[in-house]
Amino acid sequence: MALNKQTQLIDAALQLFYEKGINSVGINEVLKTTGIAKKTLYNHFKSKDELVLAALKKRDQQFLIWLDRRLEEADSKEKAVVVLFESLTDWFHNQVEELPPFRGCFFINSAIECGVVNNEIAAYCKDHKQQVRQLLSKRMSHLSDEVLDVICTLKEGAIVMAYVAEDKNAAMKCLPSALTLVAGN
Amino acid sequence: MALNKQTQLIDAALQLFYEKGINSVGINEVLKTTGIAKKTLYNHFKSKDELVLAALKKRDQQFLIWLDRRLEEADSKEKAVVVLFESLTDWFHNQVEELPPFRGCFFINSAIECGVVNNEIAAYCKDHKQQVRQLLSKRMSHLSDEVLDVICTLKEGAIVMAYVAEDKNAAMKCLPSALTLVAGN
DNA sequence: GTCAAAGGAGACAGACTTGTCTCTTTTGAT
DNA sequence: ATCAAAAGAGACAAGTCTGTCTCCTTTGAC
Repeated sequence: MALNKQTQLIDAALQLFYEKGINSVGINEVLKTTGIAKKTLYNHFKSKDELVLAALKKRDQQFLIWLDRRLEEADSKEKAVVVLFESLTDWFHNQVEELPPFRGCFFINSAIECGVVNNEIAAYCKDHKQQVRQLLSKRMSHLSDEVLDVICTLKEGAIVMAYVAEDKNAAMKCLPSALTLVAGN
Repeated sequence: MALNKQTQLIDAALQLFYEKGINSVGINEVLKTTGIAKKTLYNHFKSKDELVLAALKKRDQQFLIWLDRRLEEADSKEKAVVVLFESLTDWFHNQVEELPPFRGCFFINSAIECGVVNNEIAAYCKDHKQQVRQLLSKRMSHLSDEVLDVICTLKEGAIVMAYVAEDKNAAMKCLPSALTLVAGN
């Protein structure tokens, strides 16, 4: 039961924080949507920041599992690049069941919203990016570090373009160039 | 005198908002650093959001003028790409006098911090990205729209990598690939 | 010199925030 | 059945924020 409440809190926090931004969502809103009492929340989490970290962790797992599953079908680095940018496109267009409606990258958003004041959150966001890079590295074997860095940079850029510039096709626009780079390596 | 106060307010707001984030800086902090009274601020600006918009406008001009000056020396699209990513690298490493210490892109940050609740701010941030694209288009004539999009996406990605992932060399890592793409076009 | 406009200083209202605490009820293990 | 731990409900403290308002001083135009 205790774990159940904790899970409920994290789920609701992740959903609200991602949808509206961490600073726009108060503890009370999380409590209201879950129907859980404030005392229970502070029984499980020392502070709001700890709840934020738990939400980041949940999203971290959620995202990595989704991306890994998608990349499973790729049997070459070229195919992996295609799958990566097609997956991003599906995400931007809200065509991924496992992920809530696209509101940018939760880690970029959180780092910008909280990173200045909370170093632990900034570090976790940085770490997530590193983990995604590692996952891509695994699925794109024999790809040089240099090209992998560019692929990662294109991925981050596409997320920003999709969110800030509202260009949901940003990822697809990168695909031909990304393939050229991978092929030449 | 009136204009002078207004300029002081916008300058201080831009500096503080960019350094600490919009939501972390209250009106009172802007007033304290300038020594200007609250009544005077609300005489010039209807609300905090209007001051934010004024700060965005100032930064918009500041950034575009700086980038345009840097790109002046480029006499070909290949040279323009080199100058672009070298300029970004200088920016990331705080080697640009005209710009305050690097804290990411003020427009990405503001869109993420305020975009959900204030549509006007989100629109201005989107517009800034469009203006930078237009500037690059002017300085990289005869470059296809497709490759220009990729160059812009790399630029956004490099900013995010430099800020969130703390990789200040992100822009330089993109340069060889960017040149390959431009050359092949 | 006069007088209105602008500005300084800051109290204040009203609405938020996080986190603590009390009191009551439910639950689950023994 | 008992009894301690967990949870519900929410008051409350202490702080934050924006925006308004008052009172007083300075300044600049005529």
